[in-house]
Amino acid sequence: MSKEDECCSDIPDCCDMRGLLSFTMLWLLTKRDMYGQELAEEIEKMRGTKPNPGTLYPALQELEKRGLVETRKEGRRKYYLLTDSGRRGVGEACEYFCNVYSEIFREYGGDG
Amino acid sequence: MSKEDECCSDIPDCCDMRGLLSFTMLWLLTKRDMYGQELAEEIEKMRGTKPNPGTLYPALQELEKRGLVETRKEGRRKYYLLTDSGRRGVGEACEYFCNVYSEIFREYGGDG
DNA sequence: ACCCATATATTGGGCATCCAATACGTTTTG
DNA sequence: CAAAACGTATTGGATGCCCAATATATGGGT
Repeated sequence: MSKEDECCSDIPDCCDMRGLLSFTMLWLLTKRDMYGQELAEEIEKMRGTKPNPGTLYPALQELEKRGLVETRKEGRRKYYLLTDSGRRGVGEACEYFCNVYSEIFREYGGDG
Repeated sequence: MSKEDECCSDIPDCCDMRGLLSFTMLWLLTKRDMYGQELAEEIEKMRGTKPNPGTLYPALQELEKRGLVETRKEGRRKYYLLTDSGRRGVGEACEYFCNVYSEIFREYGGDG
C-alpha cells in the first residue's frame, strides 16, 4: 500500500475534502491533453483516490457543456483539452485558490 | 466594497469551489476559539463569501457530533473550540491538503 | 419594560461530488 | 474470429455545501 509516487499523507478522516474535482481536472489539463482514464489516474496520484466513472464522466461533460474543455477522439480514447476560455478560467481559479489558502500553505506546506 | 483585507482575487466563475468548508472552519479554530458569526466573518475574509446560517450551523453541529469541536456558551454567544481529536485531525488534514495541492501552489502561490 | 441588534438555528430546494454496480463499444490479444 | 482488456458511459442513492427565508433567544440601549 505504499504510495511513493503519490500524495505523501494519508487521506484524513476528520473532514470530507470533496469539492475541487473540476478545478483539479482543469488544472491537470493545463499540463497536457488527457483522456478520461488518464485524468482519473493523475487525480489518484494527487489525492490518493481515483474518482469513479459515475463521478468522472458527468463532471467532464459538464466542463464541456460550459465550454471549458473540448474533446478529440483517438481510437477508443476521448482526449480532453482546454479551450481558450478554459485556460483563462483555470488560471483565475488557481490564483483565487492560492490566495484563499495561502496561509495554510505557509504553515504546513513549506517543509512538511 | 473594496476587499483589501480579504482574498486578493475575485471568485472564479469557471469552476465551483464549494467544498472544504469544514476543513476551513477547523483550521480557523486552530488560531483561537470563535463563535459562529466570528467564524463566518473569518471565512468571508478568506474566500470572499460568508456562509449562510443554513450552511454554517449544520456544519458546526456535524463537527461537534463527530467530536472534533466542543462548545462553550458565553451570553448569547456559543464559542467553538477544537477537541484534542479535532486538533489532531485538522493537522493531518492540513498536511494532506498541502501535499495534494503543493504543485498548484508552487506555480501560482509564490508571488501571485 | 420595550425595542433593536446580535447570534443561533431550522426549513426547503438545488448542485457538485461521492460511491457501487452495470452496460456497451473498441482495441488488442491469442 | 473470439475473448480479454480498455475506455466510456449511465443509473441510483448518499452526503456536503450552496442559497433565501424565517424563527427564536439573548443582551444592550433608551
